[in-house]
Amino acid sequence: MAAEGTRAAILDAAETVFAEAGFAGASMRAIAQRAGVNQPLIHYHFESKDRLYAEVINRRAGDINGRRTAALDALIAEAAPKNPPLEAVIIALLRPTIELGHDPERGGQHYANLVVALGNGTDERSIRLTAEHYNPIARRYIEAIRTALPRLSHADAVRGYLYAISIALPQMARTGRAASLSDGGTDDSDVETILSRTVPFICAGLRALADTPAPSQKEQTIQREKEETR
Amino acid sequence: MAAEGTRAAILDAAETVFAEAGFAGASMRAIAQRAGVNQPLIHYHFESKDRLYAEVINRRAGDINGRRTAALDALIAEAAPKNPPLEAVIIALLRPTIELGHDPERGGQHYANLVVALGNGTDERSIRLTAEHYNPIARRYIEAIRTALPRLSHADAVRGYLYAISIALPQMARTGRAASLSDGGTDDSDVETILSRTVPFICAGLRALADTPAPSQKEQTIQREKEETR
DNA sequence: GTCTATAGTTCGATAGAC
DNA sequence: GTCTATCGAACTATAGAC
Repeated sequence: MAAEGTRAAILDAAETVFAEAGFAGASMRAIAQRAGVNQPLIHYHFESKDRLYAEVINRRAGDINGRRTAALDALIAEAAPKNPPLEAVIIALLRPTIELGHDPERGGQHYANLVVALGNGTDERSIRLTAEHYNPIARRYIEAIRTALPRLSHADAVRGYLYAISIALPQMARTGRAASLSDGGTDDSDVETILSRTVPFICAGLRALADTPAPSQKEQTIQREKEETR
Repeated sequence: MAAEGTRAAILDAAETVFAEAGFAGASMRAIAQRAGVNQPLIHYHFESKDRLYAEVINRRAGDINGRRTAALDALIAEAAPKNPPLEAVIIALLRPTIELGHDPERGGQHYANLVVALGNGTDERSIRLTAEHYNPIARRYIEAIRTALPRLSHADAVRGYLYAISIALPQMARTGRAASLSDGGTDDSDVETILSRTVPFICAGLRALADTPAPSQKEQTIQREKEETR
């Protein structure tokens, strides 16, 4: 539960209900009931449904990004004066998110669904919150990927970053699809198993991008102009 | 618009509104207004909001899966008596979906958001519709991947399939994130560019999975038992 | 801080005329 | 098949007692 007060209890309940039903499908009544409080109390603490949602995102994003930043900083310090290897960068990127989704103590099991919906949503709220909470750390990791794999173009580093989180996040959102498609043979449910499969996949994919020529002349031109005006 | 009648007009409108607002956030009134009809007419044609949603999914899934099946059949016939190469299998898997998302004539631009939410949703409706419409074709492609790359375990083929669609689908859902993170330098908007980046990434990732030992002894055991009782 | 009561709106769905 | 009118339920948010 990790409820250290009414406010935290409401945030926990809201996270679960938002994850299960989406923003529009979640009702303040359902959140209040799950939190064990009355509905108007949520408005007292968080003002509106919109602000409550933003605060749910903010709490977890702050946690995850703190860990991501610390992991990358530690990696750079550890490898100095050389650069951290690609595998270590990808692990530092993914581990905090995957661990949050699999640690019952921290109660973030439901955040996965939220953040997947957030990252893929085309509504104004999703795009704004994603950019606000995840773009700064994304830029740092895109640079780290490029430092570890200098042959990669900037455009491909952006793609690779997006591919990496596209692979990792849905695995936190437990849909049971892997178990369904493998008739129960595969249902990756521990952090190390997930990392042991996703990290080699992603790193090999990134190296393949670096080895495969850029797709269009137009992008190469844009790419070159960006680099020249740096 | 591709509206060949009221029914199709309602389906088109519903697809857009569901994609923009989610199931719960979409109102029958908003769908009716976009379709240019009155709200009760939707109930006349589709009975309930639930059935309308299912029909929206069914229409596009039928289209995509027909193309995926035809592409795989053609590939197998073309390569016979040998097996189709891995790259060709992945292209056959991804092209129908990506083309649907980028062909204005077919009006499927909004289906991407829907199907991403569907595949990652943990609510009962999402899981049921995903399994119903996409598991059969998924099993065929998982087998095709394994035929093209026999060193791959069945569990890793399932993972690889899920990774592949996890990478490809979000690119149809135009969130503008790639453009945002690359300051406008990258905004993959044509089918060939997307395929030229995702296919090498995915195929290299799959080959890396095949070359990297299975993660846990437990899974290897489960895996072996499954194969023996085949 | 937490509660009861409720205002004001919007929803899915139906009845019934044409 | 398509419309107008409307029911009953559920929603967000606020007022105000304690």
